[in-house]
Amino acid sequence: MSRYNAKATEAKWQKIWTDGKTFKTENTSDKPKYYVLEMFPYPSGRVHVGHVRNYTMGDVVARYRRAQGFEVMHPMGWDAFGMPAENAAMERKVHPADWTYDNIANMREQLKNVGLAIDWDRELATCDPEYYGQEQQIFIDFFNAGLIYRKESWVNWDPVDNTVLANEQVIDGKGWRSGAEVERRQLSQWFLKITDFADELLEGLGSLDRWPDKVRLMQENWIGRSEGLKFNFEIVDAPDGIDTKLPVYTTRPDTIFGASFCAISADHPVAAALAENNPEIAAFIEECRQMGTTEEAIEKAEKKGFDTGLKVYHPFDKSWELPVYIANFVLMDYGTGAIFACPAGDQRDFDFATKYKLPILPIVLPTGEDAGAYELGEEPYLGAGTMINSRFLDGMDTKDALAAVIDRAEDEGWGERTVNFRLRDWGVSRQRYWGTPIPFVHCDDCGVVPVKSEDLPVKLPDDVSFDTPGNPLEHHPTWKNTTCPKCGKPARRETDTMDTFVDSSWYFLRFCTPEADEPFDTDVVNEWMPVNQYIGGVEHAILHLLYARFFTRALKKVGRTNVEEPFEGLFTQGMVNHITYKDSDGEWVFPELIRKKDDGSLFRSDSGLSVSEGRVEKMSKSKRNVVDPDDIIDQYGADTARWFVLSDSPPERDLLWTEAGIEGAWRFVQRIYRMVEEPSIALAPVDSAVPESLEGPALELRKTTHKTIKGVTTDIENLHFNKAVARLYEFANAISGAKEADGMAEVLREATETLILLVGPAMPHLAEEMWAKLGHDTLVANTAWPQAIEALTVDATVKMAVQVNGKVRDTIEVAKDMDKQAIEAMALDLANVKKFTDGNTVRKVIVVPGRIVNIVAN
RNA sequence: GCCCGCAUGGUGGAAUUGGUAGACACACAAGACUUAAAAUCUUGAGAUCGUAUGAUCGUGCCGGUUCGAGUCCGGCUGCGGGUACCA
Repeated sequence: MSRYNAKATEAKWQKIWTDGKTFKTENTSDKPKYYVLEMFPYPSGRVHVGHVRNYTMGDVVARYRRAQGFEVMHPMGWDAFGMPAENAAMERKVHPADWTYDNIANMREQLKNVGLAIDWDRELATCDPEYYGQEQQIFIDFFNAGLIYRKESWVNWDPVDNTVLANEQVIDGKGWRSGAEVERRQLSQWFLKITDFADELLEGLGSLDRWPDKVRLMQENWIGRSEGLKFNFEIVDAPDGIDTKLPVYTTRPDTIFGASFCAISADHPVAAALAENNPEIAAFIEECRQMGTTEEAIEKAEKKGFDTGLKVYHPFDKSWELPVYIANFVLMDYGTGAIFACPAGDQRDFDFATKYKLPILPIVLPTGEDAGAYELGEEPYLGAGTMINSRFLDGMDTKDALAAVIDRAEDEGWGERTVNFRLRDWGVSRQRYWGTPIPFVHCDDCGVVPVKSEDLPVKLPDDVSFDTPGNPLEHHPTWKNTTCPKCGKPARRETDTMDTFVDSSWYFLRFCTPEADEPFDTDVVNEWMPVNQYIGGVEHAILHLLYARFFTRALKKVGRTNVEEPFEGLFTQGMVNHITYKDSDGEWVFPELIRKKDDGSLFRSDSGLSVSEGRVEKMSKSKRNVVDPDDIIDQYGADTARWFVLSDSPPERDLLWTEAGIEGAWRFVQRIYRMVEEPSIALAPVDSAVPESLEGPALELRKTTHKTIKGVTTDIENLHFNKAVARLYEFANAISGAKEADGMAEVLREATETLILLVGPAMPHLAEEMWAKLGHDTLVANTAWPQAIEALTVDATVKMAVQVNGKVRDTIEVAKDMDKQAIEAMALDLANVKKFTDGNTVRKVIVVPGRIVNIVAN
């Protein structure tokens, strides 16, 4: 029995595709266009199995669409700026550029071995000056359109290393290298006005019907549009230097009579003003700043407040004064940075009121409760009901009360109905080297001035040092010295670089015309965009996807495209998990070191120590539960790896990587090889026609063939690759079982060729090899997708389950169009049914044609 | 904390979207072939009781809607993703 040699065969076909420029994409093609894109990788150094999964899914779509006659664009690039390159520079004394380009070279080689149908001529890396220079041009366009501004904003500050830390670098409130308590500090930074597009970005979600509902919902909640009341509290005897008006925003104006205090953010101007003359307040504000900037850290921190001594008048009653607290849970970035609190209707306010012994007055009576007897327990009541203790609102429904308060505020002129968004403007400044330099110059006379377009790109200097913490661009002896583009006098370059999310917010446009000496050719982009199918991890559900949507709209606004939404179809794939192993010393062990003893127990091949299995977890270097795709491809070939990552797990869910699974895939590869090399009966010659009249097993196999074409096509359309795989296994089983019969030689050829074409997108090398063996001198990559003959995909009869009182008791085979009465009569007459209906009265019979009969009898 | 998911045999999962739960695969067991091993082929299997025909139970937990619930609704538990400077 001969064996399929994956390694040699795969290399052969990859060379044929490359030499023949098989996957070169033409911008000028007459064919309909289809743009498939997977989220481009960060060049970390090695390709991960998660990458293989992601790019294989995209490749199946690309090859399938190609077979359907589309001009497919399927490009690849590198999200190449970011912190790991700087960390490598600090730890291993390599230049970030060398580290990054080496990684790219390695990963490109690895990806090429996967056999992806990619047009490598379009490859780009975001750290190429040709790329980031165009990004700087876009930045200036946005600046000129008023979409960019500077403001003071908070960063994590490491007081020992004197450097800005990323959230990731803050561990339990401490700097990851220095171990110092992190504080928040303000810096002047660059912002993009994404909030100008809040409404559009929210409404645009409605048109994205090929996006997962969960992603749309997450984005909707992130944008967080709310309607509420904005009004000013009047401060009682406001001290000098403090405005008498304290603006607040609330989404629950109906709870205004349950108000028991006001709370302002520690970063609120009133707090700052009070701190000037009050060291205690200054100390409290300082304390509030002893933590990182993440929402998680702020929300999870113990709720603390400080009574400022200030009071405000209740808007409906000048004799009612509320105390004003500074509270560590009030965010300066949301609303006005000040709130009124109703402890009876909000958990956080309730906890705070309990802690500081502030009044808790119930104002909503839950539906069904008795007004006289109602008391609030140990918890606030957050639901709807009827207003109580609320003066003119008493007796109203909460919803009506909300409107009534706003109406009253507007009538009396002290407040207004206001739409508010949770979404904040996008801060893009990073105090780091390995990113796109922000193309601006600071001039003492002219202020902040954009670099002239003809002077772009503003290139990063090569000679930088990472010996001292902080921004190497800031430390560089000469780089920041320049002249003002406006007045020509000596001036200083901006040393901040851009958030790497900026780089990934338009790369899909650059792919359309990667050589353009402008960001992209507008006409070509308008032809290709939107991306028809975008595939990537769920972890990008909010930030990356929202920023890319914003960028696309902003680029339309500055006239560079007419595209509104960048991604027509979105698919979010799951992660790849692997079991963990620990040896008897408690060390994590790499899977390739695991060996099995005869009694089934595990040991590690290097030290011989016994090993136990741990939890299944996301593959990570620290847990050592990683598998290198190179090893798999070397041993089994790319097709086996591709087939395995598509099998079993639904693509949106996590995939459990197992050695047994990969072997199963490998066996299937061999099985297909045998089906062509040693078919169960001799195949009819190539190009022979299938006889029109068939019966028996030959007809059955032919029907299976066409049902499979139909099913696999639908599965791939819906990206249900695991179902397509299962269906193809069944098809292979049917083909293997073929026995000599009239017309079978022709039917078996049709079936075998169909199988090859259907597995083609998933296992392209094997498919090409088998296609050639079957006598074809064309490429599968250039062969049309098989068409199902509809008449062969339907059966004349259907099998129906017959239930008595919801339990299946028998099945019947009936003609597809049999009427309900006849089915009912047949069902009632079954012996297995009578056994359960005898002695009972048949009360009801439900017949669902083609599915089920349910007899209710008692 | 908040937002969003997910949970089905020993394992990964399927179930025409409210209609026969467990397709397909992995692992396992028995058998065939083989000097032997590998490979391959055949057969078996959710659990419990039973030799068996079969009966009962069964989709994380508690409750509800329905002739009928893995699927819909309410309440939990556990795990995962995001939380604006990881990408």
